[in-house]
Amino acid sequence: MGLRERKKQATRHALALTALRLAVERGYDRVLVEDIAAEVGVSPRTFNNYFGGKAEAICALAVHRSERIGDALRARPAGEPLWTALREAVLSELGAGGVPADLPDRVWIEGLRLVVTTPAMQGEYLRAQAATQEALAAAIRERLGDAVPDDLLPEVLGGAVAAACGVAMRRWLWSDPPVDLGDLLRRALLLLERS
Amino acid sequence: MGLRERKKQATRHALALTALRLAVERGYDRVLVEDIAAEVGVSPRTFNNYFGGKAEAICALAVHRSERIGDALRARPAGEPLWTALREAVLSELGAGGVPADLPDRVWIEGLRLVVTTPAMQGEYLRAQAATQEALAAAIRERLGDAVPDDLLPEVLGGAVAAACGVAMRRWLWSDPPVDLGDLLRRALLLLERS
DNA sequence: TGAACATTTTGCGCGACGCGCAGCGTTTGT
DNA sequence: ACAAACGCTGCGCGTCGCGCAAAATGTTCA
Repeated sequence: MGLRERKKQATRHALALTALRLAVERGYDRVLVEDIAAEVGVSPRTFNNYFGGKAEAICALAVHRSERIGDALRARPAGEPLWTALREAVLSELGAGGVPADLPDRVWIEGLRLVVTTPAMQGEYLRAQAATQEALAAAIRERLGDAVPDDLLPEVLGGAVAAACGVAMRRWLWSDPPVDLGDLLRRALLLLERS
Repeated sequence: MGLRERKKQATRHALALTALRLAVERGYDRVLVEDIAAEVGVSPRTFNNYFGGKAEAICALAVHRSERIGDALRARPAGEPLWTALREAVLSELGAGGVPADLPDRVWIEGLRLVVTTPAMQGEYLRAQAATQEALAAAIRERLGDAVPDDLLPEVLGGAVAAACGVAMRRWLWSDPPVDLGDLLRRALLLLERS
């Protein structure tokens, strides 16, 4: 990967990061695209080369995290039972909240709350869940290989797991006193397994 | 319900209807809010009194249909097993595609394809699925009453069923040769039941 | 009926947005 | 070192979402 690509990823990441942070600090509609671009040090026009809009930028980290769940599933040993692999894959990515490395926990949690709450971003956030579904479906299909009982199964299962994660996540975000996200995820997935 | 309310519902419905039709005829970004308003005979400003944006208007019919699934579940006999009730509720609303009365089948199907495809509307459409999840969760919670094994169950189950419906729907929309949506829905739900 | 009241529709205007376009500067590969 | 490829930027246009206040329309009650 050349310098060019590294720079691109860096600015993309910086944009997503400050977009989320500013949104948490000021509230969604008190942050302008102009502000985000200024803080990162690029022109407002450049912002739109990376993201189609404010909402997309703010949700980018969440989307990116979602997309990695498929890889996590692929990384599980092949002999492992499917449900075990699913559980461990999900836990490995979301277990502790899945906080990006260079972001304070508080900002991440408040950010997720904001994203889930604000109507203008719910749609974009749900696309992250849809991405999880797709990623899981693809990985499940690979794992099952030719032993698929029904060609709808990978997608249905992926969708169900993604939805369960969403439920656990939402419950966790507003739990008071705070509960362990890992426990919620395990419970939610167990409910699916024993439908 | 007075004349006032009836007129409001009528214009709202008319706006949603022509928004969808125009989007199908011309494509998403070749239809202006101005056009929709003009065709219905209201001012562009009034459009925004009913919908927050183009996408919301176009998806309104789909969202409305989603919201009725909860009621359909509530309408099932109380003694019925949960999975049976869920299946029948879903089939009663979506079985034949769930086409609104005053809309040609072709427009509805093409409209759904458009909505699912166009990035600017996917978010709004996914909110319809989320609405289904909520409606189902509420109805499931009522139905289970005090016999809930886990308080996450209604939401998880609602989410799983909603996701399964989404998968079946998407498969159906692009099936060639066309297959029966009812069959797809039954298969998808059966996969969940026998997780 | 008709007059006071409540609610909706409308025109106006503003700030923000998304993006096409074309020129400039930088990285890349040879 | 040079040319081609690529990203960044400023400019400008059409669209959007909405606050505001006045006009139009439905509602209620004497």
